[in-house]
Amino acid sequence: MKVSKQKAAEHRKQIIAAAANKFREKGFDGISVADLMKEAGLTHGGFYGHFSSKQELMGLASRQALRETANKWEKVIGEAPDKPLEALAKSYLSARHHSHPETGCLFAALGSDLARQPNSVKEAVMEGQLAIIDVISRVVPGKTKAARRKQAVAVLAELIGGMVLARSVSDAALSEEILKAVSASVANGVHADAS
Amino acid sequence: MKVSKQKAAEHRKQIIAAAANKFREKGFDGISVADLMKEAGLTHGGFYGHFSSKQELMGLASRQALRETANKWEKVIGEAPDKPLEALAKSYLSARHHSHPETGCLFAALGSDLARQPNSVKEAVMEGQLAIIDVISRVVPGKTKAARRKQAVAVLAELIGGMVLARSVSDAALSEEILKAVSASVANGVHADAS
DNA sequence: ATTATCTATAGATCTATAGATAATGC
DNA sequence: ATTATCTATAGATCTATAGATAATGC
Repeated sequence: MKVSKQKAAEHRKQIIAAAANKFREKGFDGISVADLMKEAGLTHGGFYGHFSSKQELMGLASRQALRETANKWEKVIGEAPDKPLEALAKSYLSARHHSHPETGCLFAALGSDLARQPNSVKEAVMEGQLAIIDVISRVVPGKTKAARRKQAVAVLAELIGGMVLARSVSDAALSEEILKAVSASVANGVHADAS
Repeated sequence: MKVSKQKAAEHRKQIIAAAANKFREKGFDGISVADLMKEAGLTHGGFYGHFSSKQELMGLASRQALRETANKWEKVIGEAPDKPLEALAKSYLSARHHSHPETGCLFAALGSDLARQPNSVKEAVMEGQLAIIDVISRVVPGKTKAARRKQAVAVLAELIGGMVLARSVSDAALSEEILKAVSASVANGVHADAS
């Protein structure tokens, strides 16, 4: 039953990948270690050879999810150099993202749960959050680096809040209205004169 | 052990009040029915005389929490008639709200969990969400009612996302930076020319 | 007689661990 | 010999229910 070191390292990555998806889909408490291992094609007991606890995996999966998001955003921005913020808002606040939390933004999928996690998880989240703010900072207006960073934080907040609001109601028309309103605000509402 | 009808109605309210607080503090999955009943000064088994399930209470507690928030916002806005948005942002993005999710905004405390709830809960949330959007609509600029409503949705999103971001990191300086940046953006960044 | 609440528990979880197994890698 | 994985389970939950109890309210 033993596998090679290389295979074991792949298994570890598979578990983290499965967790990054299933945590975003079902919540940290919505999927058990046993079911996560099943998703990764392994059995329950093997988990603790790879990680010391479920919480350790929560931190690693969160880091992984945020890295994917930062990469995706760089790509979206890079493909629309003339109107990057509009492209980002359109992509983030799309119907596709709305209905696919499992591959989407960690903050929209698990944001309010993160507040209740131990520092080990929050530190991984902070690293990813800073990287994402950096990405946005490059495409918002602003004279100084500090001003652009402030704008980037505000844009990120608006995007996340918009998706949280849209996902928290069962009325599809209202969800769509929210996504459109926030998208228009992000695309139009950012201006260089903010203090 | 039986109590009067009046006392029983009070008990019901106490359970909902305890739930509205403890759910926001610990998450829907973070507190058990037994512990909620203990908070309300009652025993576990009595719960099912008041509610058919924990999920039913989740909907009622969410409605209750959102009503409190709508009332609080009306008050904050009413006390600062010359700069209502600035007052709202300052109150919402305060250190006090940051460290007291249990009495604060449901969306910041449980927003990402709401997406995974059944329609019974989401419908209660929608009602509260619309009421809150109405409150903000009265103080944002905009020529038409529709334009003001769009602005209100964007402001609400920005506030919620700002608090989620601030609460998801363990570094106090970063949290403070986020709250200030979003607060400035809400106070300065709303303008009447949004489509 | 009715019913709000209590005690006790069934049944179904879930995390983490212990010990067995079998393939790797020195 | 080492170790990645497996099976099995301990121990601690949690939701919901059953049946007893005792005060209300017709």
